[in-house]
Amino acid sequence: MRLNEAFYHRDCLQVAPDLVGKMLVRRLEDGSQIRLRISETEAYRGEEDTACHAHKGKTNRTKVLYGEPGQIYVYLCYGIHWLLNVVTGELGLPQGVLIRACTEADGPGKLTKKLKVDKTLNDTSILTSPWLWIEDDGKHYQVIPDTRVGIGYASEEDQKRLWRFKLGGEIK
DNA sequence: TTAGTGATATCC
DNA sequence: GATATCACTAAA
Repeated sequence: MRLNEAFYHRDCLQVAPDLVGKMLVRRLEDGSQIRLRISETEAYRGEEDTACHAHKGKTNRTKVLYGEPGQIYVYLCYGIHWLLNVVTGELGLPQGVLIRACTEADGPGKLTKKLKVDKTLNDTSILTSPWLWIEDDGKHYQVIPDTRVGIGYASEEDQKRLWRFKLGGEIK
């Protein structure tokens, strides 16, 4: 079942671990579908989080994060890789969850390459998009918290936060 | 370990 | 206008 507005309309620290183990579904223009189980996410939480893109305030790039929960935020990193995020929390609060990996692709850049995600999906809704959405298939998994990576520019205390979430074993 | 790559932010 | 930066990857 496709995740609804209420799922994303919560704090990113609740949404991020909940997304681990869910099915990311991508529909291509030729009609084929790709279904991948999410195995790693990271939470980025507001202007007070120095690792979050929005911590310096609203810009043309980060304005999507301030928008409605369920919006897709895609941006280019290091000139090569598209990174896929979903906006969470209250309208007006810059929060998001980075989809870092799935069981078939172990890196945020590899994931978007496999799914053919690019900026054409930026600022579209994962709730209503015919091209990309997330489903709950009813299975439950252990979630293992860890520190975020690749954010050396953030403050020391923000780097220590356990805001990365990895897939553990299935809970039956 | 390091080169590659280009949009964005920041500084003239 | 220019340049420094960056939530990464693949090759060596």
